[in-house]
Amino acid sequence: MAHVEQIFPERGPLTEKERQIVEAACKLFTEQGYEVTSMDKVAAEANVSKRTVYSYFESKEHLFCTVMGGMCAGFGEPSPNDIDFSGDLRSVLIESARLVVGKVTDPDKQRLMRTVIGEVEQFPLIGQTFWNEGPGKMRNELADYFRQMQVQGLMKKSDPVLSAAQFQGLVAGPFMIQTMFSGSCDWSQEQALATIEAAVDDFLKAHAPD
Amino acid sequence: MAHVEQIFPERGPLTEKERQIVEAACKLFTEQGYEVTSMDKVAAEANVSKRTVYSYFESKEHLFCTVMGGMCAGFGEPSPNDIDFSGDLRSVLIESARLVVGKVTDPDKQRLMRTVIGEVEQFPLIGQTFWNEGPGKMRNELADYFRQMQVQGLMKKSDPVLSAAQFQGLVAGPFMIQTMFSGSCDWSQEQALATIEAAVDDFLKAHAPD
DNA sequence: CGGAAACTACACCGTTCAGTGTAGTTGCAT
DNA sequence: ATGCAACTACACTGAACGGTGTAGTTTCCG
Repeated sequence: MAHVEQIFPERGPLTEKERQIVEAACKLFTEQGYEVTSMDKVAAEANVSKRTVYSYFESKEHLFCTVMGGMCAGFGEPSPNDIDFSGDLRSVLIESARLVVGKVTDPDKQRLMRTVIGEVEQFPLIGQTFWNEGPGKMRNELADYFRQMQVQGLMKKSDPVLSAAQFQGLVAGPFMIQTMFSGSCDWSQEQALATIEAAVDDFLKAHAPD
Repeated sequence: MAHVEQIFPERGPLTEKERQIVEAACKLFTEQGYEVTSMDKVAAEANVSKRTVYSYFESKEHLFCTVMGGMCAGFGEPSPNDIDFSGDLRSVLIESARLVVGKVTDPDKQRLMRTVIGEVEQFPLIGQTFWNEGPGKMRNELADYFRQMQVQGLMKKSDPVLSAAQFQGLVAGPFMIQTMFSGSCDWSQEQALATIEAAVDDFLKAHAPD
């Protein structure tokens, strides 16, 4: 939300007005969902006339898809690509886990996820985009990494995609399952980070080479 | 959806009309969410006049809360209480995991979860109910069980609630994260069940007593 | 049969909303 | 200064929706 323009690189540099609209739409759509957010509210929140909104986006649906698509793509950042994969297995896993937990415990990203999930039935493409750019991408990259580790004999043989999925579940699940439903989580950021090491060590123990 | 009356035990035996309304509301609310579902649609789907709907439920909000509350309570069934906890650790875990995966891969329950998550911001109580009657309840029951196992020296010492949360994440996460966003999951029911044993064995290896 | 309760059909009210039409204003480039 | 494009303010349309009012019909029980 803070860095709208870098979320929409394909649109080139945004007009000031355009930026205001996108920013307002991000805020309202993630806070209230598609239906409850009206175009008048967007215009008001953006300090812009409704006509201007419609001069940049031809319909509410277009605005929603554009904005959500951009945020979904932005959800992947920072991605595992930005992780230093050259370290030893354990520190790579810790770093990956921190990335995941950081996202899952971020209230803004939680709101984004809730809106995406709630609108999946009406806007399946947005859900797909989110998955592809976010958790799905990371799952694939982790799986690639695990495959290498297995070849090098640093992890026991197993389906690397399944292992990656389980790693994600093990690390994110405890927080995500709860926060998605009960609004906010009991666990503080510090507690969350503290549990990461336990999770990583459990994972390592289970996947140690024979 | 198929067994509406056993989901609303507190309302006593339902009128035929009432059953039709509740059934229609369950279907539409889970398929389309709160806003998109209109009271006219509910009445039509229930083959009942709109006036009759309002003679049983005083407002759309009441109907939604009643129906969703009932379904959330129903989500907990069958609960871990129905599990045979007398078996050995591994078979208890397998049975629990089957329970979890069965729910997470059920399209009807997926739709319910999506609606609950999507409406959490507007109806926090429903989210709370879902958590308390569903995953939260199971987490507590698993934690109690793990506590016992630790006392008996069958599992290594650790925070039992965290372990329960990780077990849930490890087992449900791989499917849930994907299906929530991308609509349906690549994994077949058989694949899902096959992965359960791997997950349980990983968990057991990580939590083996020292 | 008779009468009350449940139910229907349908018109109706007030509001909200997506989207348009328009006349007028601002700001900027030549 | 002139002209043009972006922008605003605001009224407006047509449709949908939540909810109500009412007159008439069905159902069922004594």
